[in-house]
Amino acid sequence: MLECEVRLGLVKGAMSTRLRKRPVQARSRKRFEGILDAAADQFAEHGFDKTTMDAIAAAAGTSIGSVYQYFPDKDAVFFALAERVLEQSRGLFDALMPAMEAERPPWEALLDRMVDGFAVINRDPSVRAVWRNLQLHGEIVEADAALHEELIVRTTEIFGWYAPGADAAERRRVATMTVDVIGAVLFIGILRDDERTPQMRDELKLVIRRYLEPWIQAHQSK
Amino acid sequence: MLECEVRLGLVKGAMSTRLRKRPVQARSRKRFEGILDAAADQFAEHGFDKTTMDAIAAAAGTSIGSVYQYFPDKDAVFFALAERVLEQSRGLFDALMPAMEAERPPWEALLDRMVDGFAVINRDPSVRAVWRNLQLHGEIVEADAALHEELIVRTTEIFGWYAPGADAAERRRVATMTVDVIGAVLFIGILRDDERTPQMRDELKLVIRRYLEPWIQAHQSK
Amino acid sequence: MLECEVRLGLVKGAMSTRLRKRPVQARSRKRFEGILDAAADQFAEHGFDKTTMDAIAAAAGTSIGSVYQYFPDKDAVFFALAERVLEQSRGLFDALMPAMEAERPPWEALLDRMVDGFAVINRDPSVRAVWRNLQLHGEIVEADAALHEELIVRTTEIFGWYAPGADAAERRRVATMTVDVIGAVLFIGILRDDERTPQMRDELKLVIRRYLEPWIQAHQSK
Amino acid sequence: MLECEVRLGLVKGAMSTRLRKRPVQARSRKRFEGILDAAADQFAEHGFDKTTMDAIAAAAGTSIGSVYQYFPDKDAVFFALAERVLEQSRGLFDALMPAMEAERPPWEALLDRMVDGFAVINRDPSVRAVWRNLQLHGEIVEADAALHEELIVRTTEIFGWYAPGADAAERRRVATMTVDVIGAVLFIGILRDDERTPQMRDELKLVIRRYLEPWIQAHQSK
DNA sequence: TATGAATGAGACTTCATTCAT
DNA sequence: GATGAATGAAGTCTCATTCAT
Repeated sequence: MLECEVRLGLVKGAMSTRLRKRPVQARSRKRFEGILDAAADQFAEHGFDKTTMDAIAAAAGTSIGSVYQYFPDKDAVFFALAERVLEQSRGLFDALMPAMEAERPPWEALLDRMVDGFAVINRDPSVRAVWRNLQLHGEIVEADAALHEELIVRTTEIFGWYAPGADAAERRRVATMTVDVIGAVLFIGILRDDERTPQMRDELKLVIRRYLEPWIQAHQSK
Repeated sequence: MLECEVRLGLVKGAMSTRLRKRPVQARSRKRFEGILDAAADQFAEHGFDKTTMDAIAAAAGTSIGSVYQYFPDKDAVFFALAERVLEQSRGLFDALMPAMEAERPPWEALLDRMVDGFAVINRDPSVRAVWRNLQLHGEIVEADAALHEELIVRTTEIFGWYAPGADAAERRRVATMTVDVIGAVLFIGILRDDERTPQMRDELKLVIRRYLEPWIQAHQSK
Repeated sequence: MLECEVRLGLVKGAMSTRLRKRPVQARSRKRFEGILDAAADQFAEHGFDKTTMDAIAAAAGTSIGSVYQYFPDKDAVFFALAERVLEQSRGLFDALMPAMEAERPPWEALLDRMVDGFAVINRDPSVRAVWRNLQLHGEIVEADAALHEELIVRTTEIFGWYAPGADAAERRRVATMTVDVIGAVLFIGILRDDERTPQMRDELKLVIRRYLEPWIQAHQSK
Repeated sequence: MLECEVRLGLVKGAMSTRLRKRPVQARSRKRFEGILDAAADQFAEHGFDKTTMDAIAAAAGTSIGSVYQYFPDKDAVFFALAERVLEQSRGLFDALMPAMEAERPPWEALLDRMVDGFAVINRDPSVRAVWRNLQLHGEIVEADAALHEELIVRTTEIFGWYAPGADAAERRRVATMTVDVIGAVLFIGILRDDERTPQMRDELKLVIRRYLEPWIQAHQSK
């Protein structure tokens, strides 16, 4: 896990370097975020390549020159957006998951929370914008992979509380599948603008419960 | 299901119209397919927008003029590719799934086959090319949605054989979740170029089995 | 001198690499030269940076796209122009200067020819265009330095015929000064669009004669 | 010569008008000169067009806004620099050349001084900056031509002291060639960043002496 | 029918200049 | 007066598409 953080740090650093300047004053911070929001809308709707810098500037209610004051090029806009999204996702996960075994809720509740949390975050236009254009940007794919790994590691750790009898490799395998099923099904929902997704959320929770229940039962004691 | 076919037909028609001419002679058929294969490679690797018509022609070993002999514009190349892919997917599903209740295998075997089938098709570069660039093309998203719907309908029908006691709405809900979980997890694998996917395939089968087992048990008789 | 040729070869090679494609057919050769001529006019009149690619294309009676068919970027246009000019200059010098001692004319006649030759070449708009914008392009400055060196070496060699008694270092020093005086005075004429230059040409010949006469007298026999 | 001054005056006036305000206080005078020095470095190194106003401000250790306090636009910076350089050159020539026949040194010494003087001034970055970017600015070319004319007139006058027997036209012709040879050879040195120039200076003096000697001999008495 | 040169609209990006703080 | 963020005109370059050979 330490290794993950280091890797994440590196990637994050790489992305931040792509900014011409980081806004500090409230005023410029606001403009910066405004550009990012505008870009998110455009990327989500038209895709990265079809979105023009002029369109971003116009949507942000500013001038093309101002966009370039913060971002050295178009990629940098997407990188910054991705950085924000990834940070949010990480933050959400941190908020949802208990940090110590002491606080642990029933495992069913925890996983329901996880599903709900991912579902919520997926409604954010920035998230849609990033996920829909991810594969075009190698570095962000890496950052995403790092986050993915981090989620798996955290989940593996948490599963240790509920299934202490399972060995590490097995815990990791089950955690990976859990994270992937939840992530993938909700992600597909994004791509499809799937309005049924909310109604399917309970069914997804059911899938996860049925998958985990016998395994947790079998390994709940050491 | 009739309705689906109609919708598919329409969409399919729309796509086919996009061809300048449909190759009939063996020679020209071959060239046509060659262009499509070359385009698939380029789209999969660089994405739709970053792929140039010149690159497609060069990769196909032909000239830009010849590409335009078959395709009126760049979108048409992708549409034709998507059409081919969607047709293949449909064909695969048809080949895997029994058409009549008489032939039905044990449900576990059937679902394993479904997972394996999807996994196989996902390795085709054309499939990767299409899925990775899908969201940029509204019409194809529609065609994909139609195929998705078709798969759900067929699966719903098949689940009727194994769980005749469940009502239609419930069967559809379970079928949708089944198709989505399988499709989504494998699709994520494509996006991530995930080499772990093969090893995770058994785990995915397990997820599906545990999800369906109690339900099929509960409704296996009318 | 061998070393010089090698150096020249390298530099020349480097410049040629800057072309996207080298025209071979008569038709495209003509277009290529037309672009170069148009560029020469623009560069000579407005300078390299103030000349736009659109202006070059327009002046050449072609489209911006066609210019980019031959030249990957604006620098490449100037490089090609410089290559042509340098080649011409070298060719002129070769044509003017006897290759073997056997043919040698009186030294005064030879130097008059050199002055006249340089004066003629300096009237070519391409030459003006290149000289006036030279310092902006490091690589061409190098190529020019190589040509300069070549001229000095050749002149040093020729001076050996007329002043065999002088040692090599002295011959080189005198040759350098001769080449520099002729080159510099005529070059200044270019920069100043100096119409008086033609009338000053005889005076320049006189400068050179008076400079060389006593030296050749002193060393004309071994 | 009167005419020259008038022309120079006009041109000088034109250039001065280009300043937004002429600095008077010591503090602001210093800032003004600092900007000019910084601009000289940038122009000399990157050329006029490739030098940005931001780079000038940064190199001068001030802000872009402050630069515009003194100069209405980028050209004005170059004009002011050129004005300073031309004024310095004129001043140097004045300092080197005797004003009255009474003080005249031997002609050889005078011309040596002239060569050395030009060589010294050419090492100033401001001078390099101006000469290397001269041809881009019509008005300054005019100012330079005026200075050139002034040098010729002064030299013609001085040659009258040493060759009183020559008629005016001839004196002017010889003076022009002398000024041009010295100026041109040293100027070429600037363009080429020619480190050999110092060593060639004596040879240049020799060229001039041999050119002038027979002529002065022939006309030294009326 | 095959080829690939020609075209030009349009995207990205820079930078001179202005102006609010 | 000093600062530097904001603006947008204008330049470079790409690439989908056409068309002459």
